[in-house]
Amino acid sequence: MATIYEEQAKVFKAFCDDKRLRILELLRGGEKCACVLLEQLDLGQSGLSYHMKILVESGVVESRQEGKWTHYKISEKGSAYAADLLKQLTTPNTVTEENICCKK
Amino acid sequence: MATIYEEQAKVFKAFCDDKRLRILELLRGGEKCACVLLEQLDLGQSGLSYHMKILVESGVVESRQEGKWTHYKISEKGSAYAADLLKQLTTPNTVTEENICCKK
DNA sequence: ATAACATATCAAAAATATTTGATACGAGGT
DNA sequence: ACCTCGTATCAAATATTTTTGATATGTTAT
Repeated sequence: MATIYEEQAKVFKAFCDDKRLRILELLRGGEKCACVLLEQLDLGQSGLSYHMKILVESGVVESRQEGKWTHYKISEKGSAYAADLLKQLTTPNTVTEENICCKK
Repeated sequence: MATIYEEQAKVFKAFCDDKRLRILELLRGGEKCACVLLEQLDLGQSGLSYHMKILVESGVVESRQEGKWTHYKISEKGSAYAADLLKQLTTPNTVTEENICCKK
């Protein structure tokens, strides 16, 4: 069972690796099939598949099967969710009160 | 030398680990000193220090020394930067044109 | 100056993530 | 049915990250 923290961390796995950021950059140019990504990246076929799986599992990328080809694109919904989550995670939580510590 | 992708990935390292998300949650309640974090978390002293370093290097958290204590808080500026960056990384890049591939 | 304390750093061990090559699976064409 | 192609999955090798315990550094109190 995954904690809520592990679930949330999964979303940001998409962004914490340079190879995946490079893939996202390519996808910013529009939907791409795996074969196109493969020729633009310094990655083997199974390596690409590995990273694409992480991206899809983060929700930030969605995939679409078309015959034997798999097409990937950035998910608007998933990206919006990631953006919201990031904001949430860094916004002061007014419910928890400030606690003082370490008096001199 | 770090690539631009590695630089950007560093920002999101803050969010892709469950321990660090837990720390951020505590910091949402306001600035905290390391000793307070230590008693709330399932981490040893050097382990906490390790994670705090990654958080500070991401820019999302800032630290302040006060005598022998170190206080940490979420950086508004750093958080805003991370949010902007995330948005950028997932927004269609209109300059790059769509490329067709894999005709049946 | 010495002692006590908070935190940072280091190095080794352990855990996890990534890469690589081989193989499996599903779709289309013959 | 059989072959080929694109992609996914698996297992082993490798690399990176995280944890842990020991030690170093800097600050305060005596």
